[in-house]
Amino acid sequence: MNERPLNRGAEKTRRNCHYHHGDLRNALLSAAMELIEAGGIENVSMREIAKMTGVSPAAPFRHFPTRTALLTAVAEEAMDRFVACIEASMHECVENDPLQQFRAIGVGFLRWAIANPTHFQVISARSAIDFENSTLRRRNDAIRTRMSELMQEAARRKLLRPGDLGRYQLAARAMVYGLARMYLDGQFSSWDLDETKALEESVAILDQYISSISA
Amino acid sequence: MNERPLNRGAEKTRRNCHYHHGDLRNALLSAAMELIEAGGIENVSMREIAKMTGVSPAAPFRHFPTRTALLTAVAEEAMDRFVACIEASMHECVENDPLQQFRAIGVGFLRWAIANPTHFQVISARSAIDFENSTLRRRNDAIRTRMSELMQEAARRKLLRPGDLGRYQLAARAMVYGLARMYLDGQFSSWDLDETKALEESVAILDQYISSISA
DNA sequence: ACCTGAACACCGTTCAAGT
DNA sequence: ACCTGAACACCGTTCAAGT
Repeated sequence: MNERPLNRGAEKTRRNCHYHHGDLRNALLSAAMELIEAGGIENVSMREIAKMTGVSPAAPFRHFPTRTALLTAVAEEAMDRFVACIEASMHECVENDPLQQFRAIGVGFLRWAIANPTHFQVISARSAIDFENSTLRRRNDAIRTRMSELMQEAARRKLLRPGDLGRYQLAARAMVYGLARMYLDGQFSSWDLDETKALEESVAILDQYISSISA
Repeated sequence: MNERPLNRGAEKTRRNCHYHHGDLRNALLSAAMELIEAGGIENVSMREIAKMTGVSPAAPFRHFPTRTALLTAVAEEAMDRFVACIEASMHECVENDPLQQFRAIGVGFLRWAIANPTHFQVISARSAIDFENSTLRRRNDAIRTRMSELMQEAARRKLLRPGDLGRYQLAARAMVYGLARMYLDGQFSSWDLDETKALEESVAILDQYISSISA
C-alpha cells in the first residue's frame, strides 16, 4: 500500500534487449514486492517474476540461488527500513531519558509496520525466509539488546516501578508486535482506512503501558 | 508437538481396501496435521496427503473441494479446542468477578496456543484458510463480544481505573496474542523446552497488565 | 558474465470412467 | 456413493548451450 519504491530506475528501457546490462536483480525484487502486495507471499513465483521482468524462467537463479534467498533479500530491505525508522524515532526524543528512548523504539516499530505492511509481512513470514543465515538475526538481536540496556539504565535511575525487567520488556514487545499484527490482519475494523488513527491509538496504548510501569 | 490426536481410529486397517468405507475425511485431516507439524502449512500438499492415506491424487477432492477448504476444516477443529479451552478456563474462576473472567479468557487463549501450537499456526494463517466464509469469523467475534461485555460490566462495578475500555481490551488482546506468537516463533529462547514456564510467565505478564488497569 | 531452452520432478484441480 | 487414471496448466530448480 504505502511502500515508496526505492529502486524503480533502470526498468527495461528497451524491450528485447535481453537484460544484458539492465539491473535485473532490483527488477526482480520490485516484481516480488508487487506480487506480495497483490496476493501475499505465497503468490510469489520465480516464473511469474521472470515473466514480469521479461526474462527466461532460469534467469532469476543467476541472482538468487533459491526462492527463499529472493524473499530473504526482500526481508533485508525491510530490515533496512525498520532500523532506519527506529533510528529516526530515537533522534526525535530527549537523549537522556532511557524510558523515552525505549518508547521511541516501540514507536519506530509501529510507524514502520503500519507504513510498510508488505515488508512487515515478509519479515514475519519466518518459514518463507532464512532469518538465521542472514543479517536479519544479528540486526534483530541488536535492537533487543538496545532495549535491554535502556531498561537497565532506567532501573538504575529509579525511573521504573520495582519488578522483573525482562518481564516489562517482553510485555512491551508482545504488545507492540500484537498491535502491528492485528492492524495488518484488519482486526481494527473501525480504523480500516485510517492508518493515522491506527498509529495514534497504538502509540497511546504503548504510552499507557509504559506509564503503568514507571515509578 | 502436543496435539492429542482426536480421531486417529479407523486408519487403513486393511491395505488395498480402496477406502470404500474407511473414514477418509478424518484420515486426510490427520495427515494434514502431520505435514503441518513437520514443515509448516506450506508443506501441506493434496497429493502428499493422498499418498499418505493410500488413495489416488483426486480422492481428497471428493471430501474437500479445495486445498483451502481442507485447511479451513483443520482450522475449525482448532477453533473447537480454542473455545473449549476458554470455557474450561472460565469455569475455573469466580463467577461473579468480570475482571477475573476477562482474565480467564486470556489464560484460556494462552493455554490453548501453547498446548496446540500447530492449531494456533493454522488459525493465524489467514491467507491459507477461509476465515470469513466459515464459522471461524462468527465464533471469533462471539469471544470478542464476550470480552467487551465483561469489560463494560467491570467498569459499571467500578473495578477499573477510568479510561477507554476499548483501549484496555485492545491492549490485552494484543499482548496475549503477541506473547503466543513470540513463543511459537521461538523468541523465548530461555524457556525453549519449558512450556510450563512459558505459560506461567505469560500469565504473569497478563496479570500484571490487568492489575495495572484495575481500580 | 549473463541469459536461454529444455528438461525433471513436483504441484492443485478437473473429468471421464470404473466399482 | 466413492474412488481411479489420465490430463492440464502450473510450480522450483538444474544444466548444457548460446552470446
